[in-house]
Amino acid sequence: MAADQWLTQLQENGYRLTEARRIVVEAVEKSARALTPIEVYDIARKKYRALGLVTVYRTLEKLEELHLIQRVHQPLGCQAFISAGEGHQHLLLCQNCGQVAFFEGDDLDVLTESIAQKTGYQISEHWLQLFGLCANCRAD
Amino acid sequence: MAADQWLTQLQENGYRLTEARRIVVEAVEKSARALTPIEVYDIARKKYRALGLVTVYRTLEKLEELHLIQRVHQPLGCQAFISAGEGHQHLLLCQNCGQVAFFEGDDLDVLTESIAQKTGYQISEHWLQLFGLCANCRAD
DNA sequence: CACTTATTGAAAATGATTTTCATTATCAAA
DNA sequence: TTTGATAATGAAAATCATTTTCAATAAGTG
Repeated sequence: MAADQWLTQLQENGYRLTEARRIVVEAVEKSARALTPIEVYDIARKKYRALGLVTVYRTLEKLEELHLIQRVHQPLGCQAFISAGEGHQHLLLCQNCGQVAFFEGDDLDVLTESIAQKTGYQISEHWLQLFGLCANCRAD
Repeated sequence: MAADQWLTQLQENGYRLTEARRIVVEAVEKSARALTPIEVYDIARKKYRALGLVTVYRTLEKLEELHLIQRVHQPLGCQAFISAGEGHQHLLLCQNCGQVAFFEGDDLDVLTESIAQKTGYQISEHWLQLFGLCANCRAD
């Protein structure tokens, strides 16, 4: 999904289109790795000097609310965000450069069914995330 | 693994055994759900009034370093800790009461192999976590 | 173009965590 | 045992991320 569509989404949900939002959206949507609010701020401010960090926080909040971005949980912290991708997707993170690959096709039904049996839980959701090295970092 | 063994682990790694550590270890080890530092503090202080919150933070830090506890990532926050369990385990969290069940037997090799092929990544680790309702909460 | 009100950035407030530091307690060695 | 070096403690201060407040500004409707 392209930056324009994120802006349209914002607009269709009653939010105004502002320069600050355009720049923040662009920075996050373009990034191949998860960005923290400060990182978004630093990147975005190169194109829009007057941008405030608070506005970054507020824009990320709205993008998350509209399911356009998601928070990424990592061993070193959980402040970064990346595009939510489309449909039911999971993340594969490069431990060296942070590059994120999306994947679907996780068929965990057999596993969850068996765990449900053993534990007595009714399972309704799962989080799956893979870590490794991307092709580039692997080569080094 | 029992509280005593955690204390032994601390000792064997050069840490002194103190009343504060005993109480914190007991609180965390006994808990069926993940506890935040403040929650540990509140529980532990019932048995040891003089305990400081800073000591809770410092003790949790050491327990994590020794792989006796692990941080639990949840939609609402990632500050809570629970026993690390034994060997390669994953968590199943009750979305109502927070009760945690451990499970192993996740055979993701087929999946990771296929993802590795598609993405070019070399996959070395995975996070898997299930959410649902425990038997008790399910009944309500 | 005018007007309503959502949005903005700065500053202050909050909440979680870490650091500093003087005091106290653990534990190894005498 | 008692002693002594020093690790551990709690309180207060410092730091860091995030949220709230508020007056000024800008978006978009009429």
